[in-house]
Amino acid sequence: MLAEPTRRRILDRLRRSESSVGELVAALGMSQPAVSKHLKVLREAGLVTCRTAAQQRIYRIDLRPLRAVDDWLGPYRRMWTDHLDALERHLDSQE
Amino acid sequence: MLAEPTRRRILDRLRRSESSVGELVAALGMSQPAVSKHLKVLREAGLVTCRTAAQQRIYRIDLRPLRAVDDWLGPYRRMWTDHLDALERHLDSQE
DNA sequence: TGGTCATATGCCTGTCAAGGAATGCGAGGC
DNA sequence: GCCTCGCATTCCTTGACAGGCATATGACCA
Repeated sequence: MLAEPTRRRILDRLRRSESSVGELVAALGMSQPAVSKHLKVLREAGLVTCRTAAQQRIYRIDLRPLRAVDDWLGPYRRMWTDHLDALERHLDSQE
Repeated sequence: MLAEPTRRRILDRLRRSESSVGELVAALGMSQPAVSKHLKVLREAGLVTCRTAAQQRIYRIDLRPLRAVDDWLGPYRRMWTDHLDALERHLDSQE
């Protein structure tokens, strides 16, 4: 999901402000179908929501699924805040 | 990278303790070549280091690359800690 | 209702990655 | 020196996915 650079770019842009599909197409310099497909993936992953405004679809980011990523990262973050310095010293010493 | 469930399982296991390839094979119930290939990917990504102990290769996690993930997540985390409640209220209201 | 605009979907192709089977390779034990 | 063990690498097949083009859908306007 976040492995796709294009999708991260979409999220980074939607993080600043919601956008229509056309705006994203212009910003990404990609074909419109490609953008729509990425948006579909993001939609099904729950990372974005969309509302219909006239003929446009306005996409907006939904942060909640990212908390799962943050939760997964939690134990690791604890490790490096606790022991990173010691680990670095260890790794440097064995190079 | 982290999109692969198998690799996340490997990391989750190495987070608790370093392991040899054989231990990982047994823990994951996968073929040995498959595990070695995933370890190669993780090695080239800098997420694990390995040392040679007798005939075994002992793999150990390296947390430093995960800080990049954490950094990428930073702006989003700020958003939800600041505004998640408001966003949830907004989304609920428009369902 | 016919036409147009904004978006979604289907079809096609190229690319890439995962997994298994077989094999190569270095370290130890006899 | 040979054989075995632990792991890495190669080859192969299969499946997933990105991107483009063409086309469908759906909302609005004349």
